Amino acid sequence: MKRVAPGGSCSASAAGGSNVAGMTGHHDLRSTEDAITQRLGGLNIDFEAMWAVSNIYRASASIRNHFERTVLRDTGLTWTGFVVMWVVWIWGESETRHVAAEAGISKGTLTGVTKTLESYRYVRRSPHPTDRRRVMLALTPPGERLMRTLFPDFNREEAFVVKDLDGEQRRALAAALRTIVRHLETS
Amino acid sequence: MKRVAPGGSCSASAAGGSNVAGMTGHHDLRSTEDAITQRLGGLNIDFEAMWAVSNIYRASASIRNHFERTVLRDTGLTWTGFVVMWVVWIWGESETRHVAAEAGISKGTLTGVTKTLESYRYVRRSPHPTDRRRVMLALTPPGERLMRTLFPDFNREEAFVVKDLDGEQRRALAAALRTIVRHLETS
DNA sequence: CCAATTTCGTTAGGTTCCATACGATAAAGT
DNA sequence: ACTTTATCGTATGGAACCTAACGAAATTGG
Repeated sequence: MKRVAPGGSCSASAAGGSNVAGMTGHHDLRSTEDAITQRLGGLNIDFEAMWAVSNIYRASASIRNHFERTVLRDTGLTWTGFVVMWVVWIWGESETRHVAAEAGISKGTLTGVTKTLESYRYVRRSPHPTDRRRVMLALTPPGERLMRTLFPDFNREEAFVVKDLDGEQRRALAAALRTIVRHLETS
Repeated sequence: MKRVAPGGSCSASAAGGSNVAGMTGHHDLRSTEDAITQRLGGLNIDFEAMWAVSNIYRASASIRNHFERTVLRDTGLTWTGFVVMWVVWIWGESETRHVAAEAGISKGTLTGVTKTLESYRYVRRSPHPTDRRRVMLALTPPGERLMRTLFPDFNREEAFVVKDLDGEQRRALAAALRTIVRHLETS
């Protein structure tokens, strides 16, 4: 996403016509999956696995896109910037490698993202009390304030995303995904 | 992902220690979610929605990372490059805007990715038969050959990803995700 | 017809993100 | 002590990725 100075208005240009995730042009999910099934007819393919996995990725892209276009627009935060702040918010002051791992980004990436968030005065770096190689990350009061106001909006959008699923489906979805993550983490 | 010339060996350095998605350091999913629940105790939060949505993103990152480290390593393809080739493989020669939409990237990004894939001789550009503004994308014979050998490996890893889920869970997972994507696509 | 509008893909500019390669610090081995 | 060896976070270079602006081509409407 394009970056904007924190507090910047970013203003209009809302409905610009760009082709991004989720906007599958003239094809819907159904016809797409039909085309794939057709094309792969000859091969010995585990279709159930494919639909499950590919839809995780597709849903993820749609969701990230939705959030960038709703709650994150006009805040001056990118998705990753928000996730990093979220991690520091939840866990409190933390070592950078912990934050990188929780946020799902490399430590190199975190250096850059932190630099940006620091320039916005949302995050601050501190030396580790005993190990002088390490660096601690914490929210500044403005950063804290931002998360307190931003997160409820964020959660409202999360509820919107799963609006068409009932409680049982939501729990099953989360459980299935946890199983996958756990499996991949333990290689 | 770092790029390598097509056919380049990229060789070893396998188990390099970088902190990326899914490697949550010393915390597992359970304790992470517990910490979040604790921290958010006071607020009025839809936790079920949050677990469902956040785990989609987490699983997606883990999966992408897993594929980049297994089948895509040593192929010289990035995740996005593979997805673009996959789309062209499934649909056959296609207009760029269709490919961008199916791949979930902007048309501007596609221009760059196509340039890379073209330099590898995996993809070729052709003029549209009637509309001279448009450009068609197709796989070259080497590109076709690559997909034929690469995709079965890819599907094997997809099966690995959902190994711990039974057939019913896989179908339910895919169905729930389709519901979400459909909901977000129709705004 | 021919101007105005729309719709293409590409380009330009900037941020994010990764892998790799450091330089610095800490820990372990001798 | 004092070399190794491991582990920090950061710097670098390049691909991916977006938005916005653009030029060319197609479409529309007097």
